[in-house]
Amino acid sequence: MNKYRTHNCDQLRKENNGENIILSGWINKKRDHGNLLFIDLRDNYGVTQCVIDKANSNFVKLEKIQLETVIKVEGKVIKRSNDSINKEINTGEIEVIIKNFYVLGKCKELPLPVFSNQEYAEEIRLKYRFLDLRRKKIHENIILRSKVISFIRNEMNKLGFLEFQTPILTSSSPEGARDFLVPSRLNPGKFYALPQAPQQFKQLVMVSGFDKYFQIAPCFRDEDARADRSPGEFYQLDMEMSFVEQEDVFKVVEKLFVNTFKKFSKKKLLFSEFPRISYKEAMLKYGSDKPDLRNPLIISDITEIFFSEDVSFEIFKKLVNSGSKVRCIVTKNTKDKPRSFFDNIDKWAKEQGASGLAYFTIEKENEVSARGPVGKFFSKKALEEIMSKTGAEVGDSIFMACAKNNDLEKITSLSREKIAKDLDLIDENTFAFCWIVDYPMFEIDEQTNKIKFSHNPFSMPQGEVDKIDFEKPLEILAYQYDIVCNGIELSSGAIRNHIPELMYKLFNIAGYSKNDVEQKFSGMINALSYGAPPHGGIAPGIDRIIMLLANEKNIREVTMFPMNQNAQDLLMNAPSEVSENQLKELNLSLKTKK
RNA sequence: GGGGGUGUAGCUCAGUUGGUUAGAGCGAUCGCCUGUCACGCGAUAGGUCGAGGGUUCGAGUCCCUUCACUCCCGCCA
Repeated sequence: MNKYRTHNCDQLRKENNGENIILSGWINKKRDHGNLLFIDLRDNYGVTQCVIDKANSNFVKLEKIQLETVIKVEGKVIKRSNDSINKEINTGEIEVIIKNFYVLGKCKELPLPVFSNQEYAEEIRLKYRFLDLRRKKIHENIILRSKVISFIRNEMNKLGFLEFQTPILTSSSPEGARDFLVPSRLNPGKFYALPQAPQQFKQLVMVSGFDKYFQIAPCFRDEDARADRSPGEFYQLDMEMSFVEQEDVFKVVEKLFVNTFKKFSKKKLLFSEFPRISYKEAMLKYGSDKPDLRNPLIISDITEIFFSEDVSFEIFKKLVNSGSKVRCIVTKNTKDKPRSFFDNIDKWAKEQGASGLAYFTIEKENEVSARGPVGKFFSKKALEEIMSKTGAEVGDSIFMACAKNNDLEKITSLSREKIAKDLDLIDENTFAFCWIVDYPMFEIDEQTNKIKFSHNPFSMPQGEVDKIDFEKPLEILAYQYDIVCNGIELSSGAIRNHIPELMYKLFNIAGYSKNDVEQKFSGMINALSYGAPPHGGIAPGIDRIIMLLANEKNIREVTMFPMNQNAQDLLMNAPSEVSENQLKELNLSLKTKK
């Protein structure tokens, strides 16, 4: 109720018939009949059809007006006749007869149409993001993002979490991704770093006795972009809790995610209590630590069978004898699939750099036999063994890959996705969450052959502290977990190691001296030495949660002002050069000038 | 840093084995049209075919170089 509007563009109904009203908004679309002109006026809330005819002296001016011009309309609401009702819009039972109008914001010829469902090149969309954001789908995505974040805040408050801000200008950390650096004017030659995550701060919050913390936290990592990864910055729902075990964290996150996903998506949740899968089991059954559990296919290890006389498949036997393993995927009831189905998958596997996928189909006339190019190499006994090991039945097919460790996991994981896609086994209308647990504390670095932390060095090792066998570091598991949805890793988390002596021991295994640790993590170690509570947490990625809820494949579709793949903001023209004077104040000089 | 894809009118795209003057839809401009809601009809303008080089009688099309965007690998404790 001000000089610009009495109602928004989604408010008027047939009950308003006869009222004199004022609307303001953008000209979404014009339909010019020569002596009668329709204007669809749009604002954030909706669209209202406005009409003017030639008798009105404003007609000629309105007829010439550019789309996306912002105007104010004074007019009268009238009920539409039954045959002209538009059921597509909320205001479709009325229209506004324009008496007067004022241009509030002129619009030049558009570089991209706003009223259109077409897809446009990213470059033009990012350069004119303010126009792009007026478009229906992305406008709704951004509103969804706001609502989800607000809902999450509210849920976290209800669960007793306190929201705190942590510093944006902090120190560079030796572990992790590349840092963004900010030069310090007052401390020449020294740099701040933007936080890759508020990891150390949230642990300090626990040591400070605040018990439950959360934050919608901006995180900055100087890493290359992907479709699901913005360059530079992203947001996490960062949380940490004191006096908790792993299951306590799981309960909070499960409750939050079930509530959020039920509220904001129509898709079904496959599990309301998310399955816990050990890292080891995930790598065997799915070939990945971020399995898509919508996919019913499971990988089995059948290496043993290739040592026996019952198999005469010499290529695989030779590889197995030199340390390779054989893993297989069973597809149910595929006996009638054409030869091309199998050959395409084999051909695809070769394109992925594997030696291909061997396959056969199990048949039975009088006794069990295998049909397919390599079927003849498997005796009845071998087939029965494979069937009992994998749960395969007559009519099913077996796809086999033979390779070593990482290569085998990679190809079986990709094959699992590829075969499921070809057989259309994935239900796009579900969310399948799971926890991946029991990550190993250490692993062998494949390049240096040395022991390194496999995940977060601050995670708590599993078991009684004084019973951990530090002589066998590769067997130590950590209270370290990931949450995965539909094959997308949403977050890592951990119960933290809050015992300095234990931390020194673990770092020592990874090749860091006590001195190294004290230097690199002085703040943390110092704090943990003054009475730290056991604590743990997690930090799910907000952007990826919104992607899942909005059913988008690209993170830029749920980000208001994203950068492009080269980490440039085409709208604001960042990064940009700075003046000599600015550099001088910061004690910086550039080596290369263009 | 490496690999793939794309680049033709303001926007979205077509353009055959290399062949005359490079097309369409939307948009823009102008004209016609009083019930549309992707309104309709007619006309006009709009192009260094990303850039540079090469092969050829002839290149949007083939080759080389390069740039931009995008997807992936590396990277992402």
